[in-house]
Amino acid sequence: MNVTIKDVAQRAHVAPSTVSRVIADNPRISKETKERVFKAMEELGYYPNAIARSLASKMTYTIGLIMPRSAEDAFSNPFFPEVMRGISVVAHNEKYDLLISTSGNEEEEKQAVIDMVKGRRVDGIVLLCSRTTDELIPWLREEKFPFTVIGKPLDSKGVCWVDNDNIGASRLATNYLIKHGHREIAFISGSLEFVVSLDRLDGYKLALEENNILFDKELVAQDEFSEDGGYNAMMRILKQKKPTAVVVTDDIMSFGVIRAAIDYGLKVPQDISLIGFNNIPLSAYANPPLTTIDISTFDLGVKSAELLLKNIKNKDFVADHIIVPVKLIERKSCIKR
Amino acid sequence: MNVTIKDVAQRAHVAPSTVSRVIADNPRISKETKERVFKAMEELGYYPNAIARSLASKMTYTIGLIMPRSAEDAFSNPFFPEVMRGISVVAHNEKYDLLISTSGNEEEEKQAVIDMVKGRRVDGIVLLCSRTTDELIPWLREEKFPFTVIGKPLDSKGVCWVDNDNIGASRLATNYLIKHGHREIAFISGSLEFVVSLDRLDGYKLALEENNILFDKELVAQDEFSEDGGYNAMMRILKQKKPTAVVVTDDIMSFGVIRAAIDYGLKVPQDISLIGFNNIPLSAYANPPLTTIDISTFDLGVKSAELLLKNIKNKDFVADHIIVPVKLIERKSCIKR
DNA sequence: CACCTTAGTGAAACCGATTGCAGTTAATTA
DNA sequence: TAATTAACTGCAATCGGTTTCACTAAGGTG
Repeated sequence: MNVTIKDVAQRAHVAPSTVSRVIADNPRISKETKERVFKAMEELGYYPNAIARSLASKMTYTIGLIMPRSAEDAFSNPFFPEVMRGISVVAHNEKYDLLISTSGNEEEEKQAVIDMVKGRRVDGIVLLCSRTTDELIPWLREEKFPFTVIGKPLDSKGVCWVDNDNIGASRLATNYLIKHGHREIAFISGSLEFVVSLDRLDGYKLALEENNILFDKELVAQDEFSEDGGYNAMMRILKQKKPTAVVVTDDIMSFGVIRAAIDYGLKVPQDISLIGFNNIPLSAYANPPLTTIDISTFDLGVKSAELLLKNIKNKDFVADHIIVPVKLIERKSCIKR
Repeated sequence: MNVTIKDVAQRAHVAPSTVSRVIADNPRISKETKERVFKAMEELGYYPNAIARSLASKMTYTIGLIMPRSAEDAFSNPFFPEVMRGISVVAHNEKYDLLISTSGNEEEEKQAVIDMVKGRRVDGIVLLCSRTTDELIPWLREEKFPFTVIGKPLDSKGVCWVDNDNIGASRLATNYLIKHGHREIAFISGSLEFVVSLDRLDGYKLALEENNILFDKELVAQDEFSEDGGYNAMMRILKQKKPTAVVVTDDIMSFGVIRAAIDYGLKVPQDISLIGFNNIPLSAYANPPLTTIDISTFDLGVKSAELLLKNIKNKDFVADHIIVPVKLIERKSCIKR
């Protein structure tokens, strides 16, 4: 059996409660007693049982991470590791751990969250990416459980979220292409069940409007957030239209778009210009190097974690949100025409 | 206050222990009682408290993940997300969660493990990547705590590990270059404090020997597992030698190596051929597309998790190891000369 | 000198489950 | 009919801590 607080108490000739107070560095314990207890802990090789601790104190010092869909997909897009990186840096600074519950589908995802919340396994949750159909957000709000979401939810009342200005970012990207003389501009994004896709589509439309370009739905396609998704979307567009440029809301998809263009006999950027989103590490090494919108993925993670921790520590913290700035990174995938 | 097992018991007119047995689906409870209890649970919206549960049962149903160094670095190399993906798929199937404790340095890393083990927060641990100086492995073995490590440890006695045949893989890569007519072959790897670097260096030497090529230490360099690391290592080599090919034990480093070559006025693959390791998703989209050794990263994760779970379930499971096969992926970064 | 603080510590309830053992009832066996 | 057995269920201890409240002794106050 492991050494418990009682063993320490016995050896230090104090009560278990005193040992507990020593661990918590309670100022009401005298220096001498503390020393005696520490000595006993040392000698016995005592280490507090975190589980017992959280049962009594109702604090777990871990935050739950909910990935979209199957983690299987999530981990293959560098976006998610990057935001996790941000989260974990903050968590680590504040001595929090990360609990990741991976789920296969939406039903399981919901179950995972309920498990974490009702099972009292975490002190708070960050949801990566919000769907328009998300039932989780209302539920968590109802439960009054601390959580933040990355990606502005459709109904953002009373919830903490962090996101970019997606409309603005997409408008920025589209305008960049327009300023380069393009007017036949395609738009490829992930499924419209994600709020982010919706917003970026809006930004795209906005830019067109500002420049008196008619919106043409044949220039728009959605598909999965993957290389193949980008490929398929681009192919569908090319079968009906001949754009001179394309906005792709995910760098990984961009790789597929490039491949589709090549398969179609088009050269990038000579025949078709392309601007991506996310600025994943390797977009710089693509062929051609990708011009892309850097959405500060890392900061998205950092801010969401910071917001969450504020929320956890401050019971009656008001709902708040943070907009993380974007930046256009010029490389070689766009030309003037 | 939340609804507990006692509330359910009261409502169903049974003892808490009976409720507990119903949850565990104990066959000694009659069908009628079970139904009555289920009904009470339903009506009260009962949900078991996982923390209390693990305190009593000494099972947490979570496995701990130890990343090398700071997670900050780890997440930026696609290798780690990919193995996590493998781990999480297995974990999910077996209804286990993942606890990630991120650490800044070796000292913190050790502390994190102690926290998990002594704090009884996890049922087992998988260590990503083993260092030659790793104190963790002997410690865990000493504690008789279930764990597996990805990457064969220097002293593998009594530990479960999964890895590729790194010597063989590196030999394969080097021989491939030799068969293409290269004899001045450089070798770039991560720090030699990692066993994997050591092994791959051995494989490289082995291939040279088999082909009567003299080993030249000026053709060998180590650096960080990053793009910059690759760049710097390559630059150091180019300052003293003119290899016609290079083995790089990490695709991310390869990108840096390519950049260094270009900065040096060399064309890849015309002037210098290059073979990488890992076959990260984007190596196919590099310029030129990377010929690389696919080490089945995903499977590394899967197998390590499977092995760990076996270990957890089977108290007296013998130490075992699994070798995951590698495959050479031919693309465009090598030419015959 | 009686009374009130204050500092330091202990006793015991509690967090929310699990589980070994005992007890009750009904059915089966001798 | 008495004894044994099987099928359920409950009691209470336990897991390893935290925290409220009470208590003691020493020092301060009027």
